[in-house]
Amino acid sequence: MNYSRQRDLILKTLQENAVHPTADCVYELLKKKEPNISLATVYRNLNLLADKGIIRRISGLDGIARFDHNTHKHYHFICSKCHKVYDVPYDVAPDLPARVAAETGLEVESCQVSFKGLCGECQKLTRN
Amino acid sequence: MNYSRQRDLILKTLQENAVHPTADCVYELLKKKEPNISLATVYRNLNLLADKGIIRRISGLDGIARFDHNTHKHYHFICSKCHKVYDVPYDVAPDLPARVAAETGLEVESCQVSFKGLCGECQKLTRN
DNA sequence: GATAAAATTGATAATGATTATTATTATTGT
DNA sequence: ACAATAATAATAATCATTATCAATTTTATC
Repeated sequence: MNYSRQRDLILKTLQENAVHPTADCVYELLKKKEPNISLATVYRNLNLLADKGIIRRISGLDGIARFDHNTHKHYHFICSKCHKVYDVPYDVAPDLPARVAAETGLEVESCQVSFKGLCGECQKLTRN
Repeated sequence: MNYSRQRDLILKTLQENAVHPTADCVYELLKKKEPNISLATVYRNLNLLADKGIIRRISGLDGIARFDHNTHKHYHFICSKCHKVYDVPYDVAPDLPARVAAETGLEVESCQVSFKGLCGECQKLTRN
C-alpha cells in the first residue's frame, strides 16, 4: 500500500469529524479542502482502511454504511428523529462472541450491536 | 387492510421456509406456485407485514434485508462462508434497551444484534 | 348476485448506495 | 531521472429497494 495524499486526508477527515459519517458525508466534508476528490476514491479508501483495521465500518444502523475513527470496542445508537449517531459503552453487553460460542458452538468473528430510538435532545423536544 | 391472495402466500412462504430469506429469495420461492407474482408485490407485503409486527425485518446482517416469521426475541448469526443465517438465543444479551437507558439516558425503541463468523458445518470443512 | 368505492396488483421506471472500469497521474525503488 | 507499480478522477454499471400507474381484485351496499 503506497502513500497517497487523498487517503491521508480521508483518514484525517474521519478523525476530525467524529460524527460517524457516511461515505458521502466524508466526500462532502473533504470537497472543501480538496475540490477534485472523487467519490469513488472516498469509498475505495474508507473500505481499504476498514479492511486494515485502521478505522471501523458500521453497518446495520440505517442501511447506509458509516465509518468510525474509534476502533475500540463499543456499540452505537442512532436517533430516529435527528439521525445523529451516539456511542454506547461496551459493558452493556460485554464478551458476546464468547457467550455465543458457549451457547451455540458458532465461531464468532465479529458482531454488530445497534440501537435505535430517541436521543436526549429529541426527547426534550418531543416531551412538550 | 384488505385480504389478498398474494399477501397470504407470501406469509405462508415465509413460515414454510424458515431460512431468513431475502425479499428476492421469497420471490423466487413463490414463483413456483404463483408464476405471475411481482417482485414489487413481495417487497410491498413483506414491509407491510413487518410494519404490522406479523413478521420481523432483519437488517444489519449483510446489507440485504432479510425476513423472519419468528417474532420472538432472539438474535442472528450469518456464516461468512455459506451465508446461512442461524438464530442466537436472547439470553446471550438480555434486556439491552433497559441497560442502555440506565447507562446513557437514551430512549431505545429497537435494537439489532448480529453476529458473523463460521457456522458448525463450515468449521468442519475448514479444519482440514 | 350486481355494482360502485377502495385497496391491491403487475409491470416497469426511478432512485440511491456502492462497485467496476479505464485512461491518466502520482509514488517508489533503483 | 526513470521505469514499474499503485492510486486517482470520472463515469458507467450494478444491485437492492421504492415509486408510479393503469388494470384487476376485494369488499361493503343495495
